[in-house]
Amino acid sequence: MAKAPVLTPQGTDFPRWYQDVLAKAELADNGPVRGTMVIRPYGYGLWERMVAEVDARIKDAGAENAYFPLFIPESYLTREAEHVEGFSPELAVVTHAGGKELEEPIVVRPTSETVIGEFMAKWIQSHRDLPLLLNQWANVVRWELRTRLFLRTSEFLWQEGHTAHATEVDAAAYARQIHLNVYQDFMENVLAMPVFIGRKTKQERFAGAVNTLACEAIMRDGKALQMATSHELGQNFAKAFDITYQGVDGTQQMAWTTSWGSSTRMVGGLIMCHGDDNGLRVPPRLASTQVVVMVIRDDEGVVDAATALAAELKAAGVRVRLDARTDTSFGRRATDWELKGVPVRVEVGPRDLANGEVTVVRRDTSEKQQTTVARLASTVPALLEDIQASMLAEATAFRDAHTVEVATVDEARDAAQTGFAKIAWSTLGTDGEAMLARDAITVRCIQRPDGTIPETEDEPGNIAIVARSY
RNA sequence: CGGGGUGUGGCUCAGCUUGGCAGAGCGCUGCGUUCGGGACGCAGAGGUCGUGGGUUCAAAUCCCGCCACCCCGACCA
Repeated sequence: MAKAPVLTPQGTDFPRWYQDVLAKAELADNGPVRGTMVIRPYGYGLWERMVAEVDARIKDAGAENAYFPLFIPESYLTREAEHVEGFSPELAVVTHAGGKELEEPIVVRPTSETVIGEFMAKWIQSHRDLPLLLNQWANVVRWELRTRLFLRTSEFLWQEGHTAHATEVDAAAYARQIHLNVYQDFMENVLAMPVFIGRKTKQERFAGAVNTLACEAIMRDGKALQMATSHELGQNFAKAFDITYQGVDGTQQMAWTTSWGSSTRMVGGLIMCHGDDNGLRVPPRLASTQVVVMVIRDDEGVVDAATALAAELKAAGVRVRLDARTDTSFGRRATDWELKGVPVRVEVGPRDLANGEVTVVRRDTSEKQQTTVARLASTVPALLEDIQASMLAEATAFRDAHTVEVATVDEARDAAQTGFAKIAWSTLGTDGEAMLARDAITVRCIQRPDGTIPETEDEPGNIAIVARSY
């Protein structure tokens, strides 16, 4: 029964494979307006779990959620020179409303530094008001020239944090704390995606920032994806929006601000980091459905047994779903769950049941094993953790196998055809960066030899990680 | 914006060169047999062929205009 593959194999055409997964796993559709995205329930479920995990970490870091308007006066954007220069080409601007042309055009937020800056200025009077730690979950609009579902859409969902601090040191420390304790921790421990962390070069920096930190992950086609960024904004926005406070000594001081964000792009990263030729693979800690209990056929007692097992698993703290759709063939349903990447399938059929057993299949390795009905619920939680760990290990091994240390710009160019290249920043420099840019290769981040974030770009020994990217 | 391409049932596309009853696969509906890896048989539903004009006895097909989308490049979470 050699059927045509459900998906275009990754090795045949990776972008096509990605499109196929989005469609077949029912993750997203193109919206009616160019570059927009409809996120389907299963895809949105992945995002909701990301939101829950990231939000909890943000709160642990002391920030509070708030909400600022979608519409921003155009004049706000122009107050910070680099910011307006960076964003104006991709702004969506409202010029008419209520049947009339507006006196001042309204910008649909591409990011909220400006409005939030305006209100920070209002709310901050004293050093006692600092630090002010805000976050918002919102949609933003950036009129990108080329779009791809989840990776780059005209409108996307994200979280944007904005903070104000009394000192530069405090601001820098907070941006770093978010980067490590929220982003890196979430990506490695929940998404099972290893990330390189480091500083962006001046070329790659956020418009208006004095320092940008990034998390860079490798996709299965060897290209890099920026998964999140944290920015030190220095006093650029504080000056533009007059965010000042009275210090302990009674003098007026200018605040130091940060901003940091992660978006629905992470869903795309998850797909391209873990997906294989059979579909998506969702790490258990993220999965909204960790285990699906499948009724193979509606024979005597099978549905009852499966229902009882699902209830037992739920009681054991497992996010479980029962699939008793016996009007659809077993093969079809098994394929569908595989496409959706549910970490574990428990197959309940009369044959196994006669021996008091069920079949447990793990999605990451396709490995099947028999387990007794009695032991299932007690063994699944450990199995899920095992899958989580081996997915991170596999992704890390893949990244390391596709990361090479090189000594020259030419070698870096070659290596970037298949993955990441590490090259001494002192060797590459801005000249080398410009040379690589001609071949669409960019510096993803600069880090210390031990993989940590350097204090400055020019620390001796700094390594540049270069790659092609999304 | 520069270069290339495509618009035909829900999806992927064939048909266009050489005008002559609008097709295939998948999906969908019903019935039956199935059900341990995308089941099978039979019977069905579903399309103003992107759009406006022109040529013609006759246009998906030829001609002209317009629109949309896709791919490659410059921009980006």
